[in-house]
Amino acid sequence: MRLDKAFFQRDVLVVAPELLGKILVRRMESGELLRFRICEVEAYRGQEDKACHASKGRTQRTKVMFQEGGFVYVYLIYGMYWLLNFVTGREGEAQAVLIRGVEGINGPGRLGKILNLDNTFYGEDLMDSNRLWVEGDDRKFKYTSSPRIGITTAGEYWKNRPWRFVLS
DNA sequence: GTAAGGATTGGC
DNA sequence: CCAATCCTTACT
Repeated sequence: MRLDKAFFQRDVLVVAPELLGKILVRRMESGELLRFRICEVEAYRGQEDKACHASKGRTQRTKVMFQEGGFVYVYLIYGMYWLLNFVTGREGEAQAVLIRGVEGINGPGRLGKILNLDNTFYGEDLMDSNRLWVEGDDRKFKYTSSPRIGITTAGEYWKNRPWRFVLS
């Protein structure tokens, strides 16, 4: 069943690991349904997290992260790849989970390409969307934690937070 | 207006 | 190692 609003409105450090094992569903324009088991995610936690885009404050790009959990945050990185994130937490907390990998596809850039993401997904509501949502149950999966990938200018403290979660 | 750089990837 | 490629942010 589709994950509900309450699932996403908890702290990102709770939501991120619980997303592991859940099923990402994308209905393509052709009508084809793509289903992927989420196996790698990263947590970005509010304005204080220097590695989080929201650390720069509420801007045109980051404003959706300040909404309550359950919305999609996508952005173009290096002019080539659309990265998929889910907003979490309560309104004003500015948290998001980066979907870094799913079963059969490694890397957030490649995932965005396969899902055919673009700017029109910015702010998509995961509860209402007929083209992108997440399904799952209450099963718990084992996982490991490690520092986030590609954090270069956030400083040692934020670079070292073990907020990357990978299915064991 | 303009410049710097990025939560990446794949090719050399 | 490094280019691709373009949007976002900040402003020597």
